[in-house]
Amino acid sequence: MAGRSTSPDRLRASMIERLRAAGLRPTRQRIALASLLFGGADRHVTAEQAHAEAARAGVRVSLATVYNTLHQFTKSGLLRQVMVEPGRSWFDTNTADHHHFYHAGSGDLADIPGDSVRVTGLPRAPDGAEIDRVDVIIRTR
Amino acid sequence: MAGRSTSPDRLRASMIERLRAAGLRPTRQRIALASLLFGGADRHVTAEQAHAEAARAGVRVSLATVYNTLHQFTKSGLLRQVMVEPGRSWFDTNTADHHHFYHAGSGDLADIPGDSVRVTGLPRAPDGAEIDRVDVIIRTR
DNA sequence: GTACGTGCAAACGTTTTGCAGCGGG
DNA sequence: CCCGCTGCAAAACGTTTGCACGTAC
Repeated sequence: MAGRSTSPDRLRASMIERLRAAGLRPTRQRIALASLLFGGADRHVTAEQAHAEAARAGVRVSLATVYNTLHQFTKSGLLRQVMVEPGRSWFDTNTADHHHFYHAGSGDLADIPGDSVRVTGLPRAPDGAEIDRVDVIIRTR
Repeated sequence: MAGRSTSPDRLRASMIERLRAAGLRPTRQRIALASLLFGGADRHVTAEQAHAEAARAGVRVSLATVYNTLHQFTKSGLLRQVMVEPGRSWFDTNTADHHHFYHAGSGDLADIPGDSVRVTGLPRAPDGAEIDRVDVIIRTR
């Protein structure tokens, strides 16, 4: 799936460009993680998953670096962090305005297809704070 | 604030009753935590906060027991767990259908007043799962 | 009496940090 | 060539667990 539409070289080059555009040095580890995350369709990963996947792909990255990188990507707007369970963070490559399903039994996280969900009647934020973003989590069982 | 409208004895008695109704033995620790949580207006607490508050009130409870108790209260429907930040859970005494403001800077969690917020266009849950609840978090900065 | 609850300490898994040194410019 | 930034090991964080003792009923 990931990167099937382009050659490995083209993928790599586009990842380097994307990292540069985000103000991040294109290091070996970042390029590897970016390729893994942004090479194909949108996806949700935990740090642990990304780490395992990188290892499986033959890339040597420490777990701490995975965390650092995921947070840097988040700060740069390449990823979005989603909190649904205590003690574990998900990172979502879809940074557009959208919402999530969370299935408690399996621990699966899924995007809500389309932009059908609408949130209306939002009150003004308290004491001069401004609204950063609105998260909607639909929990299923 | 908490329990000002009733005498300490009446508060204690009503908490014992409430615990019994939830199928929980009214132990010293549970009564203390229930009084603290349900004695006044609705509130949000972390385990650490509840532990500190109990200690301040002169009640000896271990942190592990606070965790156990908060989870028991949650399972019994007396509390609701809210996930907004990685690595820390909030417990909300308001178990009615409502939503939250989260101020990233201060780490404060607040109820959205009234039932103004409306979520429409919810899709059907995937593969036969049924919707358990919908959480809306408005993140401010 | 006894089944259930509690408290402690140690373990758990996730996340953050201090600092040596690499590699992008 | 060199300084900022990176990456890792190690530690810290919130939370959970196993088990001896206490307590409600």
